[in-house]
Amino acid sequence: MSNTASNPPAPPTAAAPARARNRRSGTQLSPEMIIEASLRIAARGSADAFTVRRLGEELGADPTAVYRHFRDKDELLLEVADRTLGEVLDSIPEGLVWQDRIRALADGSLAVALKYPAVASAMASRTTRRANEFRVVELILGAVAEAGLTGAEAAVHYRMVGDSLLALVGQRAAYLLFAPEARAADEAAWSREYRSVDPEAFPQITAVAGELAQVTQDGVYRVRVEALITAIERRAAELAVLPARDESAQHR
Amino acid sequence: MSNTASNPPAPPTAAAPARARNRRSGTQLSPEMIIEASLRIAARGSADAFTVRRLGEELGADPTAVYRHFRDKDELLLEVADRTLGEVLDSIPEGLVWQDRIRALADGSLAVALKYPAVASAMASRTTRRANEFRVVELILGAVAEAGLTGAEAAVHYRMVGDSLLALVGQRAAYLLFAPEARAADEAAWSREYRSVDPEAFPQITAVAGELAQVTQDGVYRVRVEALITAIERRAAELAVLPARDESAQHR
DNA sequence: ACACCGTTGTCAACGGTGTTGCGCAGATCC
DNA sequence: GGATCTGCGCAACACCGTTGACAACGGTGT
Repeated sequence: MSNTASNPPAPPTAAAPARARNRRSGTQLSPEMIIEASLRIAARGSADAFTVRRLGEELGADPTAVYRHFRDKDELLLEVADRTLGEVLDSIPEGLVWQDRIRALADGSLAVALKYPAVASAMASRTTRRANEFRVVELILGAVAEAGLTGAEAAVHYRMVGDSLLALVGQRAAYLLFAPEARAADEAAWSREYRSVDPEAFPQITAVAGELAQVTQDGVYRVRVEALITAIERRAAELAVLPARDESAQHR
Repeated sequence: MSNTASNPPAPPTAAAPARARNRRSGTQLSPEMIIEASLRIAARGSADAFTVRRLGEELGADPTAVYRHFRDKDELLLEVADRTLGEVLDSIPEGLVWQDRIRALADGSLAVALKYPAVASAMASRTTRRANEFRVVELILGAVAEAGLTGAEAAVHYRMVGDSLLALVGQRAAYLLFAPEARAADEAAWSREYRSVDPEAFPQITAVAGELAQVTQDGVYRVRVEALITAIERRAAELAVLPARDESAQHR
């Protein structure tokens, strides 16, 4: 319990206008500075970039000073992630039809995730429960509502979109972090092994081995995003046909 | 430090099936034993269960002995993950139509992921490139082929299914690992915050706050799996209408 | 039969991680 | 001007994956 309710007299978050100054060496931190330093080192891309010690280095302060402003590293991570979510939201233009709003959200999320891979990969299975997250929820819910889903259908489809996008960009970020140099070798190995597989045991793989090797990350990304949109469209169409009794059709 | 190497004559931990070999104390490891011990501790569910030191404890041997059989922890993890993939494949019955084969794969993957959450969450953005992985690829490719997709379309849709399922079960596993006791409190907090949000700024959230709180993990899971199937069906239908020139329709 | 040698468990240790308690410098308050 | 409070540096802790040196065991060549 420190970060937000910390300094009653001083401006808590603003750019610390000139005075504010150093105490002993030249540091004097603030949550703002720490978050920005975190983003800076997360943007460096290296997998182990985001450590407390490296953060202290970037701040020119002792690493443990961070703990005067955030309870632990996880709380800092959540705050940083919420900041990046803001970046995503600001990149989404107004006036798009709901499908394009989902696409814009996906594109923006991917761009930001590839910009701060360490953050995105750590958040792939998390939820921040902070300000910008609610804006994203509102955005997705607005899209599914415009598509024609309401009530429980809207709720569960929001979760489908939110969770899927989080996982999608998390995977991309993790891949970017993984094996700085081994990645190219990895891709090559894949296509080699696909081609050298036993045709008797694996006829399907043999049949499309060439195409498998040529699939791109962006191609998969696009198909996965379109799948989310398609699923919403289809469910909305189903419910439009049978207007009453939306309790009924439940697959499986 | 002493606990494990204390009893030279007595069998340390495992059932020690009479023959059992000892060299000096009573151990003598094998890759098989190590993998099984890994699965045992991964099944315990705790997030930090799968460490080399705990593995040594489970084996009744020095932790570093593992390195005589696996290059590093990652290689062991891959081997263990491939083993669990085998469990999934064995749970899929024969003679299902392609949609049900996808569903069976998803259900089996989820069940195994929740059984060994530490493994599943670590593999959410990985690929094993081992025997059972090829069997899964073959299975998914068979399904999309039966759906009517061929060539590059089959390849990219395989990746959609494979990557999405991996991410999906990885998220569920990570959630299971997360915050053993804080999870219930987390859910409660969510529904509370949804209901107490500003209705002006977040009308969509306000409208479905009640339903949002009632969404279940299994509900989301089902919708996400059905979305994959729907996407394949729709793409196959599109291509059936315009048989030639499958280069054309590319969204966005 | 015996010396050799590769295999493999043990031990100590290294460098890395997140985190905590202690002490003190500087700013703030009365 | 003294008391108090805030926040940083420092040392240290527990844990992590991993490595190198050593020793005991098993099999093998002569």
